[in-house]
Amino acid sequence: MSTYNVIYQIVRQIPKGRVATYGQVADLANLYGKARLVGYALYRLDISLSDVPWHRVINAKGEISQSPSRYGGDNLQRSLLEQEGIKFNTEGKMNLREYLWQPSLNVDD
DNA sequence: CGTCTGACGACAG
DNA sequence: ACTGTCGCCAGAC
Repeated sequence: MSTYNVIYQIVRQIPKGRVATYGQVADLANLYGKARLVGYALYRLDISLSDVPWHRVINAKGEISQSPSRYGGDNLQRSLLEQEGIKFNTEGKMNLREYLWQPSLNVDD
């Protein structure tokens, strides 16, 4: 199991309508303090082919992380989240206390 | 094997 | 609130 696959498995567990931060995913993947790896993993991910809900991963500030090389998908992530009922304020941020995923404590799922 | 490139986050000033 | 610094590491070349 590669490091990235571990990350993808965590992301797959994020339920619809909730979000997780990069740092949170890293933590759950047993990669405490390595939030960047999560970003790298999602960057490598082929959005159109995967079943990973990549759009539910946001940064610790509650906003969508932008990337120049992202295939025009800056709006896409926001659209997908809005379709799941998540609202953004005028600064493009969301209320983390309302939407942040609170993972179940059982190791397996 | 060396170098470069990225969706982050914590912290200092 | 904003800017820079540092630690983190897999894959392409």
